[in-house]
Amino acid sequence: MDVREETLRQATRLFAAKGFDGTSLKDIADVVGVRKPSLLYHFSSKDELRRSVIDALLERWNAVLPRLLMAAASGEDRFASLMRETVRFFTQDPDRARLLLREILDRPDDLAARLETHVQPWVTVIADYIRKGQEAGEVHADLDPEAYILQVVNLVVSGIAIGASLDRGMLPPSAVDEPADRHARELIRIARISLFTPEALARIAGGSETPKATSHDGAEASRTSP
Amino acid sequence: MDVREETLRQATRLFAAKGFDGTSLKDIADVVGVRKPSLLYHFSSKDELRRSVIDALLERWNAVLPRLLMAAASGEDRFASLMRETVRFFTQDPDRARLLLREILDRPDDLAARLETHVQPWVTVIADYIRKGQEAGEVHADLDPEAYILQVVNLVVSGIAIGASLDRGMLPPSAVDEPADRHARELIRIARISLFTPEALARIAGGSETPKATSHDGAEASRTSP
DNA sequence: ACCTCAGTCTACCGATCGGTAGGCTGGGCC
DNA sequence: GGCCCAGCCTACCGATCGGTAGACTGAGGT
Repeated sequence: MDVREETLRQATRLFAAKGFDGTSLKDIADVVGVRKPSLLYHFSSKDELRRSVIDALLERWNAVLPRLLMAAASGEDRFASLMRETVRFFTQDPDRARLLLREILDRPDDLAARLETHVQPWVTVIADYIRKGQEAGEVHADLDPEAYILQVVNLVVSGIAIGASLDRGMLPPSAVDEPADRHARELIRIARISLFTPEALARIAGGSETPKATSHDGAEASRTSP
Repeated sequence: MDVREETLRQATRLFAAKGFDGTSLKDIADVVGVRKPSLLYHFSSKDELRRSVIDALLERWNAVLPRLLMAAASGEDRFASLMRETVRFFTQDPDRARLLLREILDRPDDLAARLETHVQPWVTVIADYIRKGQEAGEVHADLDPEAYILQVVNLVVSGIAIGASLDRGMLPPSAVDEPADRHARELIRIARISLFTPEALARIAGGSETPKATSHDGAEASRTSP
């Protein structure tokens, strides 16, 4: 058995369930099936284990991105496909969502830095989406794209994290694709509501569904009325 | 100085910032300005302190409800005013939002029970809103109103909690009323998106803004287009 | 046959955890 | 004045924390 790999897996589970401070190295060692010092042979400290767990998660997340960014090269529905794939990724294993939600709460700055280095394409696309929207006058101008990244991550993971921890409710983790897709569409709407100026919002929600033919939109082009 | 009261206040701050497991009794005692055993004179254990902190928060929350439920006795915009006042309550002091978000993650069942007993009117209105919507065929029938309560709480607090912990972003905690009101309107939309069937949703978002003249709607009647 | 060394173990460290025992003190009551 | 007791204190408890030292083992290389 690959102890290092198994440790990462079990630590992910336990950190997600009980939090970093609520999980002792002994807890992890017990479920891995080794003694505590063996963990510290593979990871020099508990905090390095935490960083490794987070980084491993972010790497996996990052790994699913190039494929779809290639597929959706058209550029316009990048945002939509990114959101859909992201939701799917976190719904597949809700521990991922819980883990990130805890990190956002406990160490937001550390997480932001790690996102920047490990999931850089994702961060770039989101920030670009916001910036283009600002240029088009549709997104609140005072919104800092960089700072808003964590809010978008929060938006994605919080619903999944809680829904799964209830093990009932709106997002059953059993069947992934269908609910994940629906959830992603909801999130796209929500993201807009949070981002857009009241005027732009009124055009979308109040008037006709298609808001305006700016380059920046088209997020919903693939799937408009459910 | 009222040590008990000050302890509740500081424990709320620290639990919200660092979590229950990340906060020691000594941490709390230090900022309160007493020694550790003095805390245990007022609270028989650390866990009783936690329960007291949560209960105190829920009591305060509950205290703001009767006023507005009286005011919005018409019955139709109860849901909207409830959401608005709730958002305002949590935006006033984002530690409240962070604290509840942590409780949802760590002890969902315990929190659900406490909500049921300490914020019963709120829980009732939300559950009723969902039930009426189900009777009208607008809300997904397989949604368990009881189980969904925590998701609604999560929906409200997660955005506020993270936004505030970033101390920048979409919800600056400085000026409360205006952003809180806007946020509440967004939340009402989001709640609908999560709750409603695709058909009901299409009527609202795709077609005309006023969906259908059921008794259950009117949530947005007071404030439709921003 | 011998050496090396990755990997795991037992035994232990000081610090800190939540919690307890019991003493001191000062204001209110008789 | 004498008593009582709420409220805070110092001193201490065993358990557990993250982390270290050093012995053991077994597979691979020479």
